[in-house]
This record gives sequence, C-alpha cells and structure tokens, in this order.
Amino acid sequence: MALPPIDLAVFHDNGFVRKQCRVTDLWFWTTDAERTTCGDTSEDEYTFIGAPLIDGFEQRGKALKDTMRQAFLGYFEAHGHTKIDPYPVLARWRDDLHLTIASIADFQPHVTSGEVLPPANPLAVSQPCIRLTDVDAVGRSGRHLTTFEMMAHHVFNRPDEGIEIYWMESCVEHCHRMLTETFGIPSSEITYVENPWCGGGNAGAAVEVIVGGLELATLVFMDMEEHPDGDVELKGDRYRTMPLQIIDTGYGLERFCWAAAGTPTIYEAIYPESVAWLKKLSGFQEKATRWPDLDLDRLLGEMSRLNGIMNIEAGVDGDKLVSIFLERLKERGVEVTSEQFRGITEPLANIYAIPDHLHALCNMLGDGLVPSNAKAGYLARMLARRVLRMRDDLSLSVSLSDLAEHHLDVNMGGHLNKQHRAGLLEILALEEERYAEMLRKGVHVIQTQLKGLASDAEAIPDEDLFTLNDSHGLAPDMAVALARTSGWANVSLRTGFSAEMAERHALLAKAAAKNIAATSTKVDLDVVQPTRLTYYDNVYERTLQAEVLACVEAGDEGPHGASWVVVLDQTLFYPEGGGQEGDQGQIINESTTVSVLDTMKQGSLVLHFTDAPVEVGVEVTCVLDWRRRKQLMDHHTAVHIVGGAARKLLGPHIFQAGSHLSVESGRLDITHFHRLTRQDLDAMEDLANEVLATVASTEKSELNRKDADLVHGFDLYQGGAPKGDSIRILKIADHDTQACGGTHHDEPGQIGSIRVIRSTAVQDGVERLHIVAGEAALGYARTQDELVRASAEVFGVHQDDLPKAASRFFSEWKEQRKTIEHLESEIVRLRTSGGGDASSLVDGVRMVVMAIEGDLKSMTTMLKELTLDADQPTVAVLGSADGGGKLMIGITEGTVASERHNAVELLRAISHHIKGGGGGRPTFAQGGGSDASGLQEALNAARALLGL
RNA sequence: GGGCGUGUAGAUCAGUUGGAAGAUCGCUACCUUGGCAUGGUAGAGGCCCCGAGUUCAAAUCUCGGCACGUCCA
Repeated sequence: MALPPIDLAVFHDNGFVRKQCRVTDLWFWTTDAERTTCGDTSEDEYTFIGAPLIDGFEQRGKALKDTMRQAFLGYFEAHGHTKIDPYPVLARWRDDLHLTIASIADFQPHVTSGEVLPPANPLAVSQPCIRLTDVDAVGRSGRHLTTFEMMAHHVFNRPDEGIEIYWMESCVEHCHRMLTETFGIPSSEITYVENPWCGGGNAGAAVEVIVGGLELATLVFMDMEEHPDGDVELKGDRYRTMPLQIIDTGYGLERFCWAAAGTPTIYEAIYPESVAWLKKLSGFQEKATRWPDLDLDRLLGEMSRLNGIMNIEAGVDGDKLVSIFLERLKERGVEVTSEQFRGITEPLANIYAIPDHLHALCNMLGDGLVPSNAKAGYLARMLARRVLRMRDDLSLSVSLSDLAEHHLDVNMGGHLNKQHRAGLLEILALEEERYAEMLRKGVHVIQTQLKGLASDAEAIPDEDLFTLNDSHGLAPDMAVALARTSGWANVSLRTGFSAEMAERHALLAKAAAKNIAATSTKVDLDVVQPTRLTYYDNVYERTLQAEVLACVEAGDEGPHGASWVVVLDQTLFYPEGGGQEGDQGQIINESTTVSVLDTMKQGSLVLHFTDAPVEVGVEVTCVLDWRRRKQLMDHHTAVHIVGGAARKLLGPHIFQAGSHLSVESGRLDITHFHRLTRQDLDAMEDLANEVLATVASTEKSELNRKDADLVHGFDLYQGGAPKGDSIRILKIADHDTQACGGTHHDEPGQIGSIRVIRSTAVQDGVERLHIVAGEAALGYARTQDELVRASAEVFGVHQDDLPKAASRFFSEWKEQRKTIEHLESEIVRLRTSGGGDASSLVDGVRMVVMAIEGDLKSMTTMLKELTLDADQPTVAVLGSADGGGKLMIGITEGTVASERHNAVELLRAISHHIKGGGGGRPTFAQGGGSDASGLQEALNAARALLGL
C-alpha cells in the first residue's frame, strides 16, 4: 500500500485543487486550475527575480536574515510554540555526524527515539546547518549554500500516552497562514506538493512548499519506521506506524531572504557587502567591460532564471554545462561567446562562493573546531583551502584572516560561539601557511612525478594526477597549471576528469566500508533485573554483599582467559566504559573464592568475568581489588583535571577527543592546532597539581539530559555523547565540568600528584597527553631515576653530568671515526707508495694485492686512496677476514688498467675460495663469503690471474 | 575510521637493477679589487629518522615504531 492522498481542509478553504504534475507525476495543490506543473520542475522558472514575492523586507544581508528569522519565530511564538536556542554546528552530542545538517538533528537520536523528552513541545527554532555534499555547486548554481539556517517548528506526538499536540491539518494551516499573512505571499504563487519522505529507517508523508519556482519549505510527518511486516511500501522498503509521531519541518531562511530581495542570486540577498567588496578587490567590473557590447545585467538576469531549472550538482561536466547554457541563452536572445561566458561566470562563481565558505568556516571554528587532516577538522581545512584557491584565482591581495575578519564583522556581527576572535585568526593564518607550503612543495613534486613525461606531452597520465591529488593535495587543475609553468607547456586537463576522480574515490570508500564488520559479542542471559550500581553511592566501598542471579560459561570471548560470566543483583565492580578499564577482585561465598578478571557492561547488566563458576541464588561477598581501582580513579580524575588545565592554558578550542585509563597510565587526547612543547606540558602539570592542592572536593550530580544541556551546554560531552536521559556530572570547582559515568575521587587531594609525561600526535590537530598520577607517578619517577642511574654508571659520571658526558662521548666518537678513516688510508698509502712488498708494477700498471684488517667501510676508504689517481693506473685487490671474509677490487677508471682488467670477472674468479659471491661494476667490485680461512688462497689466485 | 605519500649535509632536494653518499644555496679559508656586488680555488659539514629481518653486501627490499604531509568517509 502507498500513502493516501493528503486531503486537508486548509487546502479546500483557501481554494486549492489537487492536480498531478505532468513532468514529475507528483500530486500537488494549487489555486490555479489551469496549472499543469507542480512548480519545482525543469520547466518552472524562478518568477521572483527582480519581482520579490515577499514584501516589506527592504534590508539585505545580516539585517535581512535577522528580521526574517524574527518574523518566522515571532509567528510561531504567537501561536503557542516555545522558541529554543539553536544548537552548535558541530554535532558533538552525536557520534554518527560531524556537523548539524538539519534542525531535527538536534533531537536525534534520543528525543526521536522516545528515550528523552524534547526541550519543549511544540517548539520553534532557527538552526544554523552545514552541508558539504553540494560544495562544488556553491557559487555556480546561484542557489546552493554549504551553510544555511533551517527554521523549523517541531512537534513530538505520543498518541499512546495521550500526547497529541497537532498533526498535518494544523501544521499546514500554520505554514499557509504564516506565508500569506506574515509574509504576504499570494496564494496563487504557492503550490503544495505531496512527496513522501524516507531516510535513516524512518518515513512519513511530506509536503513540499513551492513559491515562485523555489522550494521554500518541507513539512515532514514522520510516523513510520522500517519493518519487514509493515503495511506501507515506499521506494522498495516496508514501513509500519510507530508510537512516536514527529512533525519535522524545514524552512530555508536564506531562501525566504532571496524571495524577499529578488536578487539575481541568493548570494546577493544574504552577503551583499561581501559580494560588492570582492568584486571591487578583484576588479570584476573592469574585466567585464572588456566586452562593451555585452549587456551584463541582462545576461546575469537570464542566467539566474535559468539556474532555477538547470540542475547543477557536483560532478557535472564543466564544458558540457557551458554549451547548454550558451544554447539556452541564445534561445532567449542573449548572444555570448564561450570566452565571454567563462570570463564572467568563473570569477563570479568564486566571488559568490567565498562568503558562503567563510560563513561555514567561521561557524565551525567559532564552535571550537580545530582544523585537521581527519574527521570534522578536515572539513574545515577543505573549506579553508577552497577559499584560498578561489582567492588566488581572483588574484586578491588579502589574507585568509583578512577575509574572515571582514566576514565576521559584516555578516556575523563579530559573534563567535566559543572561540576568541584572535584564536580564529591565528588558526586561519596557520592554515594559510600550510596551504602556501603545499603549493611551494607542489612545484617540486610535479617535477619529480612527471620526470618520465615528454615535454611536449598534451596530458598528464591519469595515475599521476590521482597521486598528485591524493598524496600531495594538488587538485587536477592545480597540477596542470603548475605543470604548464614547469616545462610541460602543452598539457591540459581532460574533460570530465574531476568527475571520474570523484567516482573513483566513491568506489574506494565503498570498498572500505564493506570491510568494517561489527564484532560486538553478546552473552546470552535471561536476567531482566538491572544490576544496581553501588559504586556511585560510595566510590571508596571495598566489599559488598550481593546475590548471584546468573552464572554461565563465557565461551571463547572471555577476556584475560576468563571462562565464566556472573551476574549479581548489585555490584561495586565498575564495568569497562568511558575509557576506564573494568574493575577486578574476588567473589567469595562460604565454600569457594573466585577471581573476577574483568568487568563489562551489557545493556543494564554488569557482567563479571571469572575464572570459576559460583552457585546461582546464593549470597556472596564481593571484594574489590582496591589498589587497582584507586589507581584507575587517580588516573581518571587526573585526566579531567589536566583537561581543564589545558583548556585554561591553551584556549576554548580544547576539547577531549578521547581518553583511556589503565593502571599504568592515563591518556588524554585533546584538540589543538599546534604541537605541544615541554613548556606547555610543564604549565599544565603545574596547574593540575595546584588544583589538587586547592580544590577540597569534587561535586557529583545527576541531571536529566534536558536540564544538563540547559545548565552546562555541550562542553559537557567531552567524553562522547552519553546514552539515556539521566546524566552523571562531575564538577571540579570552576576548573572542569563533564558528563562522566566513571569512578572519581571525592577529594582531588587523594590523588597525591600528577605528572604529564609527554605528548604524541594522534592526527593533525589532536595531541595525546600521557599522564601518570598517584602511585603510578611515583613508580614512573623511580623508573626514570633508574634509567639515569644506569646510564650514568656506564659513563662513570655523576648523574648531573650525564647530558654533558653523553654529548662529549658522542662528538668524540664522531671525531675518532674520522681520524680512523684518515689513518687507515694513510696506512695503505704508506704500504703501497714506498715500493713495499704489497705493490708491484706490471707493464705500467701498479698491482696491489693484500690482506688487511677492517670492515667494508674502511676497505672502501683504502681502495679509494689506491685507485683515484689517474696518473697511477692501479688494480687493487683487498681482502679482509671480517665477517666470513670480504674481497674488494678497484681499478683506476679511464686508464690502461681499466682497459686490461675487469673487476667483476676477477672477483667472480676468486670469490669461491671463501665460499661466497659478489658483484659490482667493471672498475669496482665487492663480495663476501662464509669461510674466511680461504682468504689467502683467494688472494693468491688473484696474484696468479694478474700475472704476479 | 580507511587509503596514499615523505623522512638523506645548516636549507631545498637528487640518488636508476641492492654494489665507492651527491647537487644547488649557505658556511670557512685563500686568490682577484682601493672597497662592494661578483668571479675563481680549496675546505669543513652525513647514526641516509629509529629498531629488527633478508643478503656476501641495505640510503635502496620486508616488518615494526616515531615524525610529517595528503585525500576520502
């Protein structure tokens, strides 16, 4: 069964009739009985360009957005909705998304699953969103944006619990009244298109709201979930009704602004100052006047109308697009050449895209993001680099920081959520440096990569272009541009190559995704009663009476060789989670004692992995391995304290990217845009220990999610997004506040001391701090002492003199190595030059055959000494007993000696005496063997062959 | 999270099939001039990132580690 028609009173009351679109086949509602298209097809042009459909909004840019947003939220506040503050653009409360891509993302997954109550119901919000899927189309299509605000009203109905706020009828009525009353849009300009929505396992009826050819909003009625027995079928999947029924709407703030401004593109409506500024900086008008006959305004006007019906998506072939455009423009009486078209649209696309990208970038960094080469940070870097490339294409003489500063002041009122202005500008300056460095290296990379390519080649091989892009960050068009100035003047980029490369990347990504297999194991248990967790009541408790609810074999999966799994009614063992390792200890009853080797969580149960079974139903005593637990707590609380110290010292962008707590050490990953120095670590260490000394006690509390977000904001979720409605919060004075389910000290002072040992790089933009605390700190200090002592003993110096002694020994070693080399060659010179027994003359060629002491290195030095002088043609055969026997033969190049003798042949003829082989060039050969006792025979054989 | 690439002189980088560690700039000394720019000659400067392995032989091949770069999700 498909979905039934959406037949609402609001449509009939306002004179709408239901029709089927002849282009898309979708059903739609319109007041115009003659209308045959739904409004959003390749035949529907934008009708609002130059003729705004929303009246009374004379502002532009930020002021227009602010007024528009206020008008929207004002309507819904006046009609019983609660306005809520927008969430950050970094979706830190979610582990499946980097960026907030829609207003509904704020409430996923916990509110939409029914686990957590919404902050208000019904509610209205204007949520800044970032979507990078269409990043290539931004600036070129006239309407695409990477960053936009999704205005929305949301309703969360639960009919089974009697919660029914409103559904389709009221929703569409609100929408229609707002459009016509608040914004004064004539009904005749509006079409409502029925187009069911599905995604992410959910589905529902949906209505698209089209005004003047532009989709202004989508109203989704999400009341179904995917299920094999469902009675509704959509796009091949079956769905059934679910208990929670959600209204998810999305109104594009920027599109409302555009419809009110009627500008040729959306960018002129929302970033007018930036567009004007960039046009001026780039000399756009002067360039355009190169063609005095060209009616620029007419061209741009026609183009923007065309943009409405041409679907410019990522990967569209550029040349093909241009030719289609030219043809369509011609039909409309606008004659332009391909050169003129490119000359106008290419710089314009950059001018439009730059403010959009900057807006996304400033929002992301403003939320505390640090650029990186992985994850969300990479998205910021990609945007920064796109802006830099566009800036270079436009030949703008401003820095990335200048651009951002302008944008920040003009389009954002100077407001950033978390990051300071100075921090943002510093990060961008660093990004620009990195970009410049990449380009500088690019020239060299091109030259080595293309070494084998003929200088008159017309194309760079695909493989080389892939490598240049993937490994060296040189996009194909940049690679070609660099190659043209580096000696390959005729190369050009094959049409459609970029699309091909994108396809190839998609294939690789798909293949990689296949390899990820879920490996979570599950123990089968029929216990339903959740384990009561007593370690939250008192973290210092060491023994506990409990009842055994279940005991089963662990199978192969048991950690640390554990063979049984025990479940109790309550436990003081902390199960592995939040980076903290599971507790160990013992479970004791009257007759037996079993060891708990590890503890894990499965759903609401705590699994104790033991080395032996215990009887079910009996009362047992749990005994905690306190020393281990204390150490884990030391490290865990210390990690929070060091994290707080890092934030205080380095800035608001410091966010925990991960942590792991073991008995040996604690590990904390933090986001930062620089490598940390020892001075940084020392400062953190000092501050952390100061906290131990000055903060008397930690505050532990439990809040529901709604209140926690409200009171503490999203910095709470440093350790990742917690599950469930109830959140445990650890607050260490005003130093650090985090949601954390781990075990923590009540008094920081009990840790004793904290040491930040070192930092390593996890990825660009993420530093890993290695921390020891409490007893582990003491143990670490002892180990270090021992290392110093042992090293000092080797040198026979006092520990304080160790660095000095080491550097003296090292430099002396280097000097002596040099001296030895000189002396060795001197010895050879003395033994051979004075007519000694090792040397003899045969027909003007000096013959040197001798056994020496030394390794390959010193032999080559001697051989060099013997054979480099062209005035003294020499054949030298050296032998050494070193490592199973070595033979080396050198012949002075370009002399009678090298004409008469061949080093390789000579070597092959004698090397069998030491059971070895070898090779080399005709004037230099070396080899070795496994039997040094044949060395003299080998040298004798050489003498015989040389006629001595 | 996955893929790819790079670590060689103070700097920028070459180094072919495993077989004698190189270039350019910079540095030092000397020569050319009244002085400078420059030109000429000579010289110093290398744990070829670290650790294992293969081999008679590793900067080069294999594995592991560290550091850096880059693309994609």
